Amino acid sequence: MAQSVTPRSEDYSRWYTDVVQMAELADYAPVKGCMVIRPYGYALWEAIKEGLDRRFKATGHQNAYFPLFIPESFIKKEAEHVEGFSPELAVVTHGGGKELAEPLIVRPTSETIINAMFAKWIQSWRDLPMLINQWCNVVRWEMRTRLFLRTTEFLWQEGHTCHATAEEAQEETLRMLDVYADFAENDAAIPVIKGRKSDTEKFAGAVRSYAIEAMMGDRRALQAGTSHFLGQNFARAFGTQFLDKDNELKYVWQTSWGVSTRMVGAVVMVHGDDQGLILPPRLAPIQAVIVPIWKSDEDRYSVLPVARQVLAQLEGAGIRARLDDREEVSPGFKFNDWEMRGVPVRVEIGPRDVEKGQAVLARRDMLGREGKSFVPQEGLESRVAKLLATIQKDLFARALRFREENTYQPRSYAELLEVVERGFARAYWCGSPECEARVKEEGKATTRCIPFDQPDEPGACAVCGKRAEEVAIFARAY
RNA sequence: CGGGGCGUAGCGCAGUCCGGUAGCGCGCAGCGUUUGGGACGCUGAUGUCGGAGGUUCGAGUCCUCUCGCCCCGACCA
Repeated sequence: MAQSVTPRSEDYSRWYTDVVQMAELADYAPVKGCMVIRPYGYALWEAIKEGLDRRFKATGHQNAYFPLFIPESFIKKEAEHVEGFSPELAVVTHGGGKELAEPLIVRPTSETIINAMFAKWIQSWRDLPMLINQWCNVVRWEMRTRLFLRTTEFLWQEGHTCHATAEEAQEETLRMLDVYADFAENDAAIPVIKGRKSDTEKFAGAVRSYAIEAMMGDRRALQAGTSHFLGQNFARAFGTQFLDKDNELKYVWQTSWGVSTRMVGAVVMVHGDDQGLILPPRLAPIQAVIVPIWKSDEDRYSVLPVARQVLAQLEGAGIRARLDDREEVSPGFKFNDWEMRGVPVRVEIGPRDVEKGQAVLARRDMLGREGKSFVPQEGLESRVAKLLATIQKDLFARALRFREENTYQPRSYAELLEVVERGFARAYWCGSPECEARVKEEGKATTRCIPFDQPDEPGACAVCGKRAEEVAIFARAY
């Protein structure tokens, strides 16, 4: 940890890779495109998991687990689905030393195998809605990979639900998008734009896809979660039918929705700075770190007990705290070390503080003098708790301001192309794939979503000038 | 798959043109001094020089083949 990371202004993607590795979130695995999530990174993922899982349970979902292997024939049952995924499938052809009668696909997502089970379990309208989620790993053979953002194997959750009517399924699709947005904004402090995906950007096999889109520190877009209205596409392919109240056999209406370890990458890129990670307090594995400072042994004996006492105070208040009592590194080193790891609050306690019965609080999101305050040891835990809440709020506000400052409303095509190089473009779009393709070709930007939040008036498509009912977010994306 | 680059200590690199006993920085280990913003000194450990074959008295260096990785262009959470 002797060096610092590549500055963001110099090379953003190197900054990202540096931070991920130096903060010990993840490391490259021996297998190309794969990563090892290290304990600190996994703790962050666990916090994300807990935040989401709590919300899934609160909205009536249950966790289950479906197998890693999917018969090849299953994938092929839904035409659009196969086409979308076949280039990136990992296929198992041998097992137990013999060639398999039917190759097995390592799941890229589980719609097919889950539907095979749903078809068995669902008989009656009384079995609906079926609200299932699973936490698992999936594999997609990606060409260009990046830690957390795009890896060959990644962790995620995939929700799969069945409903009696299209309306209910549609409601569920939007409910889960709201759950994602709520998590992103309140726990991860990441402002997101909720919207519908264009046809070219939607999930292979879905009728409609929705997403939450966030702006990263380099002004590029990242899809942080998606929710799909699947209609009856998979139900028809797998014969997932139920006998309705009117005694008619009907296909179920379905949804699926997912958030992956990519969310970790989003947290890094939305909040981080040149010192390293900045973690939102709600997700931070360590919310406050105590750094004791001493010069002599004598100091040490007076400082350490106080530091331990403060640790107990913080833990007693439910704050995830840690005392860094390492003796082999200097306080300055520790400051930088914990800043790299993004710990929101640092508590410094030295001989002078012990004398005065105080401690120094330092905010990770405000470096230097500006972010420091001198507070009494008494009642420290409530001050830290309050400070954590403030930091949580401030991180969100800062990210929101950044996104707004870098969002443009271009009126001409030339302006759209220009603006897309430095941020999000909110532009009228006629909805034609041709216009979308042209922006992708000439501006390297795609439609991220058609936001729910729309202007009152129709306008002219920023690309072709024809009448456009809606605006879309155009941006360069991860 | 097309274009560019790189494989030498845990990491980052020099050495390769011009063959002659494998080096630097960081990290690591031991000891001592240090500690309010990345401490310092001394001592020490660590290498199939990506792999195979060849040329040569002698190859990290020259030749042939091979493997792997990274970066840039067509897909995706």
